[in-house]
Amino acid sequence: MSLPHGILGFLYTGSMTGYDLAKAFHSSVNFFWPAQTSQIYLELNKLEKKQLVRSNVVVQTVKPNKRVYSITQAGKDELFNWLSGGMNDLQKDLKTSFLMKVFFSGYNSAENNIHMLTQFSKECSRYLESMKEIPETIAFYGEAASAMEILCWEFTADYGASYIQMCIDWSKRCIQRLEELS
Amino acid sequence: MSLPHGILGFLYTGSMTGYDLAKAFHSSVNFFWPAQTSQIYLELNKLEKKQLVRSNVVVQTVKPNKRVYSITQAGKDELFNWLSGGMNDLQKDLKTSFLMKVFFSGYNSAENNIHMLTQFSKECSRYLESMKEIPETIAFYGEAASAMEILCWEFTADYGASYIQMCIDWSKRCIQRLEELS
DNA sequence: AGGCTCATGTAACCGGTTACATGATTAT
DNA sequence: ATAATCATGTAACCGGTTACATGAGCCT
Repeated sequence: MSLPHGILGFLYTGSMTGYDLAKAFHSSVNFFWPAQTSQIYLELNKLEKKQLVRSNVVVQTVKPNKRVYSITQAGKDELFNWLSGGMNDLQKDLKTSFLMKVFFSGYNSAENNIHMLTQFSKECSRYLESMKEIPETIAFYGEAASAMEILCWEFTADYGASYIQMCIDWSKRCIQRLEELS
Repeated sequence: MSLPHGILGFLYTGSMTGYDLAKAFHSSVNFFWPAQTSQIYLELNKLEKKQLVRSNVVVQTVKPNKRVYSITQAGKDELFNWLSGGMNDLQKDLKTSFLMKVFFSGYNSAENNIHMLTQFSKECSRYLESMKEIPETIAFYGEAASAMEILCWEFTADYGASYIQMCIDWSKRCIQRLEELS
C-alpha cells in the first residue's frame, strides 16, 4: 500500500500522465520499488475515485491524446499525512522467502549450504554493482530539486547499499561457521 | 510463495495437524514470517491437491477429532528442490513502503524528518529487544535437532539482528546529516 | 522493413490479510 | 466463572504480478 502514495508524491512536483509516471518510477525508485505500468493506471483510477487526483484529456495531433493527472488538495493532505504518519512494521520488511529457505537449510549438507550462500553473496555483489549508477541519476534529477529532496534520495540509496552490504557480511560469517564444522 | 515450503519443511520432521503447524510457525519463524492460522489450513488443502502432503483423520474422544498431515515423497522432492533452487531477487527484499516514504520526505522539514527517523530508530531498538529471546527458543527446540539445523536457525536470527542493527546505524547517519543542514 | 517512443488499458490470477464462526474440555 | 487449549475452517477483500491487446508516428 505504497504505490498510490508514490504516485501522489510524484504528482506533487507537477502534473503527469500515467505514462510519465511510469517513466518516473522506473528511473528513480525502481531499485527498491519496481512498479508495473499497468498497475499505475489502475491506481490512478482508484485515486481519482477517491478524489485525491483529478485528470483532464489533452488532445494532441501528432502524438496520441493523453490524460494528464494533477494532485488535489485532498491528495496533498493524504500525502503529507502519510509522510508524517506511523511507521510500517519491521516484521513486514524481514518477511523474505530467503530467510524461510535458510531456516530449513539444516536439512542440507554443509557443502550445499556453502554453495547456496556463495551464490547469494555473488548476487548481492552484482546488485551492489548495479546500484553504482544511482548517484549519477540523483545528480541528474537533482538539478531541479531542493537540497532536502536530494538528501532524502541519497538516504534511500544509502539504505539500499547498506542492506546489500549487510547481506554480504552476513553470508561471509555464515560460510565461515559452516567451514568450521568440517 | 514461501509458506507452502515452510509447511513442507516442518512436516519433514514429522506429521502434524494444521493446529500444530500454526504453533510451530508462531514459536519459531514468527519473527520473520508471521503466518495466519487460517492461511495454513488453506495452504494444506492446496498442498494435498498437489499431492505434496497427505492427510488422515485421527478420531479422539476427549479432544476434538483432528486431521494429521504427512509429507509425501513428491513433497520431499519439492522441498529439496526449493532448498537448492535459485535465489529470490533482492529487489523484492528491498521493496518496503518505508523507503518510499523516505524518498518523498524531501517535502518535509528537517525537524519532521529527524523526528520520523528517531521514531524509526526507536522502533528498531524495540524490535531488537524483542528478538533477544530467540537464542533460548533455539536452545529449547535444538534438543531434538541436528547441529546443522541449529546452525541454520542461528543464521536467521543473525540475519534479523544484523538487519535491524543496520537500520539503526543508517538512521543515525541520516539524522546526523540532517542536523548538519541547520 | 523493423524497432522504438508515445499512450492506455483489460483480465486472470495469486499470495496474503482481516474478520468472522463454532464448540467442547480443562485448568485456575 | 472465565480463560486457555484444542481444532478447523469460510468469506470478503486487497495489493500486486503476468500476460495480453492496440495503434499511430518517427527514426535508422
